[in-house]
Parts: sequence; C-alpha cells; structure tokens
Amino acid sequence: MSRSQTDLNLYLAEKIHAALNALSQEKGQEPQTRSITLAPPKDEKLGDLGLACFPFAKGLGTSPVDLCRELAERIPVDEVIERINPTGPFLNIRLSREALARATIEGVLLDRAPFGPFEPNGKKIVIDYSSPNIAKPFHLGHLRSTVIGAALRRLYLHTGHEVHGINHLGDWGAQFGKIIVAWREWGDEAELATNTMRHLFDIYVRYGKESQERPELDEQARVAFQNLETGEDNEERRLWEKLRSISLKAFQGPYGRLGVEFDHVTGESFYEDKMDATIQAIEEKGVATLSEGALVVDLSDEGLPPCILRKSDGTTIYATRDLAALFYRRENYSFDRLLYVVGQEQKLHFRQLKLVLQKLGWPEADQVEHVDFGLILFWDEAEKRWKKGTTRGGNAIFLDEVLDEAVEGVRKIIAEKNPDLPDKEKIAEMVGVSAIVFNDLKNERIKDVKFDWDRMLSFEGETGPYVQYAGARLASILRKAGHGNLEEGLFESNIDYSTLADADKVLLVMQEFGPTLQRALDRNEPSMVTGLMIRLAKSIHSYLREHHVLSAEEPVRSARLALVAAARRLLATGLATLGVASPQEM
RNA sequence: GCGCCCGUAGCUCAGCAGGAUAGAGCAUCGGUUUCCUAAACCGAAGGUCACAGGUUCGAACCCUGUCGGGCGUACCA
Repeated sequence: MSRSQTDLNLYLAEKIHAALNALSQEKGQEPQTRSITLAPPKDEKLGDLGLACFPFAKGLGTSPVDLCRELAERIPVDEVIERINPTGPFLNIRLSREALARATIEGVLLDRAPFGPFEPNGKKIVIDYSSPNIAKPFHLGHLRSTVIGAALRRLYLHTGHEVHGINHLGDWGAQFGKIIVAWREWGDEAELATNTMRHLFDIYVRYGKESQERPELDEQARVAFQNLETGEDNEERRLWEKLRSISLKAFQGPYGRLGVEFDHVTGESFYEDKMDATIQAIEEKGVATLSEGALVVDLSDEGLPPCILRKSDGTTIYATRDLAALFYRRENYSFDRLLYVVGQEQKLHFRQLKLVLQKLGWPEADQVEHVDFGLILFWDEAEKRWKKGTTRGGNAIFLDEVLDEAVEGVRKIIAEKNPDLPDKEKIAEMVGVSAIVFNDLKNERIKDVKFDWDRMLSFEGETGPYVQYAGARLASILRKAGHGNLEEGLFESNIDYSTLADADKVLLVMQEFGPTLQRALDRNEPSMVTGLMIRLAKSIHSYLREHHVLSAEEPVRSARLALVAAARRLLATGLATLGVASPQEM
C-alpha cells in the first residue's frame, strides 16, 4: 500500500502535479516545482478540497480560469475522485465517500504512513530541549522547552528521522558559584534531604536578596566558580557534585510525570574537559581576539556584541560550553539539523553562535536552528498588565504545584460526574497532567503564554480533557461492542465502506493528519497537531451525537465500529506525539 | 538609542507560505439527557484584522512608516 493510497491529499496533489506537468510540456514550459496545497472550499457543496489556480497560471501563460478548466479535463474521475469541478479559478474536488472511508480507516488500522510511522529517511536530527538550570526547582519556566522539545522529538521520530534528544542541563557556570555560596551560608542538611528543591530555591532567592546589600557574596561566588573550574578535587567540587546529583534526582519527578524522555543527558559540565580544545580550535582559525581582558570572537562586522569564549577572570561562559557542545555533536552525531528549543529571549545568543560557526567555515552553520518560544507571563493586578515572572524575585511557580492543582481539579470532576470510575487516582493524574501539557502546546510557540489558573484548570472546550474525553467515548463504544483490544477482529468481516457517507466530516479531518504533520515539521510547530486533535475531537463528539453505533443494523454497525476504532487510534497517535495520554475511561 | 518579536470578537487564540463570504473556545443568551460518558451537542449575539500608505487580479498575511506592548542589547543562562 503506497503512501498516496492512504493520504488522499497526497493522492490528489500527485494527480494535479502530473496534469500540470503535462500541460507545461505541451506549452514548452519548465515543469512545475511549486508545491500544491489543497484547502477546503468556502462552500462545502463545491467539494472537499480545492486548489487556487492563480499562481500556476502565471507560469503557464494562461488565465487561472482557463487553466482550471484544462486541469479538470485532464484529471479523470476515478475510484477516489468522485467529481472534479472547476469553479472559476478554483479547482474543486469531491472525494468518493467510499474511497475516503476505506483509505482512512484501513490506513489507520493497518498503521500505514502518515497515520502510522514513516519509513526511515536517513536524516539525523539533534534536538536540544528542556536543559534546565538544576539546583533550582523545576518551575513553570522550564515547562515550555521541555514539552515543545519532547513533542518535536516524537514528531520527528514518527516521520522517519533518526532523532537524538539531548538534555543540555545547566549544571555548570557562574550560577553554581552563587549556589555554593548560598549553601555555605544558609544550607541545612535536614531540609535538603526532606524538601530538596524548595530548600535550594529558598537559599537561592535569599542569595539574590542579600547579595544586594553584601556585595562580597558575589565576589565569593565568582571565586567559588573559579575554584570549581580548576578541575581540582576541592571543597567547591565536592559541594557541586553533591548539589548536582541531589537535584538531578529531584528532576526525575517532573520528567516522569510529564512522560518526557531524552536520548542523552549531557549537561554543560559534560564539556568541562572539552572546552580548552574548543577554544584552541577557534584560536587556531584566527577568529578569536582579546578584548577588555576577555577572549572573544568579534562580531562588530554584523553589528552584534562579541561572543565571549573566556571571561576576563579566566573562567568559561555558556557560549563556550555551547560551542564545545557544537563541536562534540558534529563529531558524534553528524547531524543534518540541530534544533535548539530555547526561549526567544536568547535569540541574540544563537545568532552569535551561528555567526561564529560561519567564521569557522562550518557548512553545518545553516543546519543549526533556534526554535524559539514566548515567555510565560503573569498578571500583575497592581499594574493591570501581563508581566514576566522571575526566579530571583522568588515568585516562581513550581511545576509540581501546577500539576497537583490540575490533578485535584480533575479529581473533583470525577467525583461529580463519574464516581464509579475504576483507578480514579491514576486517571486523575493522566488527565490533569495532560491538561497542562496540552495547554502549553495549544498556541503557536512564539506567542507568550499568559498564565491563568482558571483557564489552565478549565476542562471544557478546546482543552486536553475535551480531546481525551472524545477518545474515552470511542473506547467505551468499542468495549461495549466486545472489542477489548479495540480494533482486533474488525477486518474479519467485510466492511461496507459505502455506509459511512454520513461520517465524511470526521474522515476528512482524519485525512488532514498527513498535511498537518508536514506543516508541523516545516515550522517546528507542535501546535499544528494540537489544533488538529481539537478539530478531530470536535467532529467525533458531533458525529456520536447524531449516529448511534451499537444499535445500528448491519452492515452499518460494523462499518461504524471500524470508524470508531480508527478515530480512536488516530486520536491516541496524535496525542501521544504531543505527550498526552489517552485514557480508556475518564 | 539600536535589533528582534507580538498586535484579529469583551477575554484567550486559529486563520494551513497571498486566495473564495475572517473562524473557534471561554464568558453572555436560548435549546438538547427514557439515546454507546452532558468533561458533550445545537443555535443566537459579538469584528474599522492597531493605524496610514504601497505592491497586484486579489492583503489579516508581503513592503514602508506610525502607534502600543514585550524581549534583548560583552564577561548570567
């Protein structure tokens, strides 16, 4: 079964492409290279998918209306294309309902691309995401990089890429000097043991406040990091190791709850012994200069501040470690693309890094991309506006608090609406955590997220639970039909797909899966998938209202069950790429 | 100051590389439950797409300028 047999957008695009090329050849023109994007016509009576002919007409020296008519003549009606209908400059196509149902349902249930995994394409993608500063709690600010990166990792995996997901932990650097000093001043072993992250957070915040009146703290912190970077087995190193390992352990909690995985956990400290060689390599290329006591790559040609390789006190900086990581990743992963899922406030830093790579003459410079995202803003009642929250100010919200609130909200709804549900606690966790993840992946990543408890804890409308609920309803129908394993045995009976004409809305949304994955990859934008899942859930909820499955007569009943199984499965697949669970019941 | 990002319904956002009459959710109002989960469904109301020019068959989308908000602007990450 070829891809275009299950992905009808692709099927149509191939037909149109062939017709366009035939026309080009006749007119002695170059073949068309412009990609074909189909969109639903404004009026559904015109067809299911349409192509605007304007851009193609220009190259062929004809009018869009004429081109549209000519294309329609050249694309014969077949078992998939029920009607081809030139409407002025728009080429509208109506799909055969039977073919639509067959291609979609069989494609999904037989796990064919784009619904199932793609054939390996040999491309290697490295994704750097989450990368929190440990020794500070996992707070809301870490959530975005973590869930966006994890979703991209799964999307690239699904579409046949070799993916290396890396957690570039912030476990090195000047900040550790501050944490070491804070620990010396106010650290409490008992607190650290019982209340690890809260305690580290408290002393870090205290450092931020007290260092303003006691500037000697900053000097101590600077020295502490300097001592750490000597590589010697000294007090600083022992403290660093202790604090690092204990906080790393504490981070497994949030990662576990979120279901986030990494292929490599190589933090900044991993490059401790690789930075000298990196600096040396850059110096040998002759692009490093000394400026104000620091070793830098000058970028004034591009009108940017310099990229600092070594600070005037001899210690390294995050740029040094990022460059060492780039050298290491090029050597060890020979990536086709390297994605940094990091907030937009670091845009300048990544521009600088890329420019350094260009100066080094790396061809890979163009394959390094900053996948940036917006901030999390908090409502300031006094100023009546949305503001950035800071860890330093002590107003960070811990991720566990947010997840716990969401789970508690779900518990209440279960108690009210489905008190007999088995495994209540497990389901509450699944649904509550998912709601937070889904919410974060809902909007375009570049948009700032406005943190709003009411909105986050709302489970109605365009939310994670709404989508999960659609899946649970489908699962419930399958369970009652005796399909314990959901789609098992469905193909044993011959399904009469012609009886599913009234399910065209659901099926057409399911057909958007392929093009949506493509767009999500092109733009590194998981929200494309989130949006599709909402539309799919919406179409399912509507369909189930109007069409009864279990009480239908054969052969309609079997066909509807197949539809239900396929919709359920696709929903689960899409949600899984987002990191959202699909409970059987809720 | 300079650079980058954002500005669409009361609120939060979509708008699928420039296409047909700008769409959802929340909130508001009204309707649906002897029916596989009402965390649902159906309907009503709600718009100067920040503003002004420009590009063209066509602009919420591209260009220029203005206004508003945000982020960044060498030894934090």
